[in-house]
Amino acid sequence: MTDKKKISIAVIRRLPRYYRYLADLNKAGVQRISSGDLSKKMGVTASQIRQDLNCFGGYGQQGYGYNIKSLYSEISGILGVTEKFKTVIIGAGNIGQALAHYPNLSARGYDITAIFDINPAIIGSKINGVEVYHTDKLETYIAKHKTDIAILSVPFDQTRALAERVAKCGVKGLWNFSPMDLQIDRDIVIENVHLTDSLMVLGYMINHKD
Amino acid sequence: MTDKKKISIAVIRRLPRYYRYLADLNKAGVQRISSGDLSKKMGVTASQIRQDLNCFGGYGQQGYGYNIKSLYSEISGILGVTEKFKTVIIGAGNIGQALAHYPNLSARGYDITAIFDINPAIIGSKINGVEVYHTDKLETYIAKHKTDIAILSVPFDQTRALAERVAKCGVKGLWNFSPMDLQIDRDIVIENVHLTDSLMVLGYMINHKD
DNA sequence: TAGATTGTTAATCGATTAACAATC
DNA sequence: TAGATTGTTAATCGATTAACAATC
Repeated sequence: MTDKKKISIAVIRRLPRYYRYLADLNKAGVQRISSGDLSKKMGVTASQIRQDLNCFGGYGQQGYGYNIKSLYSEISGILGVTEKFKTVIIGAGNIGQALAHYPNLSARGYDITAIFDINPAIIGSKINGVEVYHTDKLETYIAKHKTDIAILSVPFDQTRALAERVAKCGVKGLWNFSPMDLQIDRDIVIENVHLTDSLMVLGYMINHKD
Repeated sequence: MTDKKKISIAVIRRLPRYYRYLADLNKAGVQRISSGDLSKKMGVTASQIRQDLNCFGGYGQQGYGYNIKSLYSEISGILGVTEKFKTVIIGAGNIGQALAHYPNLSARGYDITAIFDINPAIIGSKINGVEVYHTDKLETYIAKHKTDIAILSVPFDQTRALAERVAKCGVKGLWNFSPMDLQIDRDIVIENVHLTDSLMVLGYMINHKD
């Protein structure tokens, strides 16, 4: 919670990657690794790894390297993977339903507690064991069940209004899959995901592969 | 195809965002916009917009700004949205199925022509009108039907082997949703997508919101 | 023409890499 | 202890922003 120096977003965005590589190494039974060896595995410089990790603390040991199990648990803590985040999904279309079934969310501590949609055909049913409510019930539900994160996957037109409703309820974070960008807001942390952006970058690179 | 100066990846990754904002403005019937006005909408600097666009050409006009329709079509061309990419999905699990139903892919020129999986329960069936083949048939299929892009959404263990098979077939790009990073390869362009990375960044920001 | 706004060069800022003394 | 490898400072590199002459 208390950050002395501001840690750059570039560093933060690299943390999950360290987290994954350390998880894999740990699962493979490896006990320790040097920044040099990890840098080869990950395709980055050893300098960057040491700089990045030292934003958070001196987790290494000279002449030894990093203990994988303990570094992994440090990074898990920094990323909040050790906590539970109560999460709801708004919009049970294509993407919303896929996320409702995505096992990695609960594995990382993101528990889907409710799903909201306006389609009468699915309201009252369950998706992967989670009840689907009418979107009208959003405020009532969140007032009753403290919610940390809302996953928003609704059409363009509905995005802004729903984002505002969610922010007003005191939800802390918004994971936005809707096709409209949401600008950063003081009340709620927003992470926009645009799958097609990534695909279009791939298309560009295919066409411009030197 | 011919790039005089190397255009940085940071610029490329911003292009789809320009593309989306211009599509919205165009749909709203706006005819022209200055870098200053667009910068306010997008939450970036006008300088950056002008620098970015000038990597590709002088699309603006002094005293006037940018014509939205023509800038939109220029960026569409740069990103390759005007072309067709023959695309297959490998792994019809949760994510693979969602992508098979995702309307934005074909809307951007990415036509899903086949789906591959190893689950006998779905082989021979159709998902969103596209036939599901056994993954064994991958090489045969691609030899017969020239394929530009493979979307990979398979478990960790199968990722590397399938990526290599795909590269060997002459597929040009790999959109990788599998939980294993694929290192950049000379033969094939790779774009790794890690949804949970983005979610973990959101979790971090919630916990460290100054 | 006068005003507006670009294209582009120069200045600044921040992030990455290199280097090495500290230390396990 | 000697060797290895970190933590951290300094140097480099690249990306962003500012400024302004060119020009529509």
